[in-house]
Amino acid sequence: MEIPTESAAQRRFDQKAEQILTGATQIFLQRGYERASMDKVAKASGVSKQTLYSHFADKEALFVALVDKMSRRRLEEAFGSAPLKGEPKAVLSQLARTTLTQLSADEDYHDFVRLMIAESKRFPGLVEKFMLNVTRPSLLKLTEFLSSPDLNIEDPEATAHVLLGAVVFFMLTQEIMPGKAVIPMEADRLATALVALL
Amino acid sequence: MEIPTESAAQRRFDQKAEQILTGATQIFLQRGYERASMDKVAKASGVSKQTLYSHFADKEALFVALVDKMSRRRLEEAFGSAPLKGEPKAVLSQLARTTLTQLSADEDYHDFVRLMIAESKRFPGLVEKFMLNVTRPSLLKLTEFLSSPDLNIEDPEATAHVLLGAVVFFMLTQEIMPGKAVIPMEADRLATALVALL
DNA sequence: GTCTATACCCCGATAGAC
DNA sequence: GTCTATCGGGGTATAGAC
Repeated sequence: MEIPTESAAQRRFDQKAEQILTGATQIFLQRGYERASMDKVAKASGVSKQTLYSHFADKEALFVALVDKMSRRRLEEAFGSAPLKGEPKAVLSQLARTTLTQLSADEDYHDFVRLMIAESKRFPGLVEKFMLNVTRPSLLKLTEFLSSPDLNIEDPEATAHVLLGAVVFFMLTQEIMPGKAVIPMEADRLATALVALL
Repeated sequence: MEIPTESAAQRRFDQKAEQILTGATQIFLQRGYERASMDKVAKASGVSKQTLYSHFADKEALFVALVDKMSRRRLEEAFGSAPLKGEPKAVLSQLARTTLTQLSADEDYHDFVRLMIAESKRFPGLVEKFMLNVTRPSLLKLTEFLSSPDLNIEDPEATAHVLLGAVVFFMLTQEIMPGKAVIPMEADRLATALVALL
């Protein structure tokens, strides 16, 4: 139970933190960590730099909070999707198409992944947490599905790496990197080729 | 034909440019573009900052030259490998293992790929050239191989994306990002699972 | 609590001595 | 051509007015 007399002020405080995080997300995703200045974050958030520093100790702390928030958001979206029931190959085909379509459309997520890879050397612990909270659950769910006796796959876990790898490579080369013109590929062709392998 | 009286001076000039590129490579790969300062490049190269600027117009020009050099190097190593002759599945198994081993060991290349992804938004033309000179040839060679009638693959090009995607995802999660502890996978298991799919 | 102003540092790029 | 010294600008973070 919260103390009523504090809750109004607390609510305003949290709300301002959210407001800052929203502005910060825009700046960090667009410009990357180094080129994102605290001045620009303050301006994009509609607060002063001092207010910014009263909510977050420094730039790194702000970045940590931002990654946490983005990871939670992505996790929710990933698990709000298909139930994975029915004839395995048909389900997999649908899952591949849905995933490829969703991932191709989410520009914020492309920027976020680019940021995670870019800063994986400077913030290894943070990126590891991202992989633990986002990548790992996807792999586990996929592994579980590929373990279906109907599919008769010897090493479902390694196969899950292959399938997720194909999807991530697609997103990486077609959207995150400017590869559409150089090595073009269509989501439907990839999905069809994926299912044909199983 | 070159003018003999100039060749000695020219040779010294080119050699110094190489020396600078070597130092610059070390700094850029280690720190990324933004955190790589021209002071540090000069120090790592063993030249003064003025000498640095007499060989390269500015930081961006140095970066362009660096990416060109790294791309050429990677291309040569990729094509100096297996001849891709023999029983298809056996060759593919060997190719997968060799590639995974080589890519896992080359730390400079991990840093380079991280750098290309990180700067893909700021230097799209440069990254596109990298993909054209490195990624595309690998895909083409793999597609050609997967077109073998023995394998009976309906869409070799899309399948090549799947296979290369699996390899890149492995390098990305196990080496470029700190994922070994979170989603561990062994190269041999992945190679086996890959071949089992064909 | 929130704003304006600023301290302090490091960056890329250049000038001038040799 | 090469070095040392420096300029202008922008970065993070903080101090002081209100």
